[in-house]
Amino acid sequence: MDEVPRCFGRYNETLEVCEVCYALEGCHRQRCGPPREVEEVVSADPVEGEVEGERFHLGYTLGSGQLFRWGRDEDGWWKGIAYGTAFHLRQDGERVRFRASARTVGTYAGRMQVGTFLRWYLRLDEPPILRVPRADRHLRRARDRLKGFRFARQAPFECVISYVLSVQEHMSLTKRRINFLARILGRGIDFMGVRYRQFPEPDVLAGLNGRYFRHHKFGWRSEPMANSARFVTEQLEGSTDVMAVDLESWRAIVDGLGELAGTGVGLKVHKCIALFSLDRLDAVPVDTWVKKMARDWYGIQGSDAKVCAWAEARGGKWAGYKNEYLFVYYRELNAPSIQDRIISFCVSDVPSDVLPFE
DNA sequence: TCCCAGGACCCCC
DNA sequence: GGGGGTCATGGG
Repeated sequence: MDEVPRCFGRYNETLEVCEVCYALEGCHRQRCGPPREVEEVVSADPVEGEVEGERFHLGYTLGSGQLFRWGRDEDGWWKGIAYGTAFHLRQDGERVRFRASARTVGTYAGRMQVGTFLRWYLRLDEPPILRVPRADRHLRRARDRLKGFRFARQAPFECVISYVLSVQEHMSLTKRRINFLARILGRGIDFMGVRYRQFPEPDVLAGLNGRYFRHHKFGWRSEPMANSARFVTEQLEGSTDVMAVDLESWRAIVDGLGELAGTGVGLKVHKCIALFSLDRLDAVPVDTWVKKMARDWYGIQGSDAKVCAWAEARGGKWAGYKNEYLFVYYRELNAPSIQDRIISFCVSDVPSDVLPFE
């Protein structure tokens, strides 16, 4: 008896899906052509240099939980990929040494030389300036313990998808899911002996439906993620160049996601995207940790919206930083795993649980 | 076995 | 408007 092929159409072994109808096993169509080439890999020689990082802490910034595609390797270097460029970073006093896979990096704010990009991406020249009342002992202590932390400027689309995936999920598992998306849909960069993967473009991710991600055990985040990718793709109107969309346009797109049901962008995810990728440093995401912290340390209880409004009104222009200090410090005192206790993690030599090229 | 994770969404009062 | 239930996966 002849073996029945599981797909008569354009079945892609890497994607594990028919690219025409998104059937997972067999689409039984015969008019499809050969598989699309997904193995687009470029190899890059490292560009080396360093930038000044005065009153800056690389570990707190990359390991605090805001970013999902960075990790500290066994050799002590922080390795990650941002705006389609692979990096190795290491702090040496007030200098940050870098190795990069490109000389220039394209962003929504234009194309930059790699050193300029790192200053912008890590806000090296933008330390927060906070006034903390003497009576607020928790915030004072948290701020003093996290000196040098900065909010990075994440790429907006990657940030949207990352935080839709983060809903009620451990950070380590969210990292693995994001790596999965990059592995099957992102372009490869061979950099210093390791294959990194760029985060997929919106239209590429939007090509797969919720059922596909259910199949790959993304759970209840499957349909919202697919819906968000589709919405962003529609808003971009076929524009595949990330530099063609400026910050104001991204803000409008994300506001649209927040107003639309089924995108997975509710109050908390919207605040995360605003804070981590849209330059809204006054935004306060309220998650389970922040809720416990607000209850234990400030006696504030109630709905997420209530806690959020309380923290934002209280924190003013720098509410995002104030909340992040408290979030990280509260987890430092309460989280069971050293991977979640970022202060302890940074002084240890333990490698990150998930690295961006896995 | 149970509880929890950087919640969103819908129903119900 | 807010309080509760439900959604689905993996780790401790």
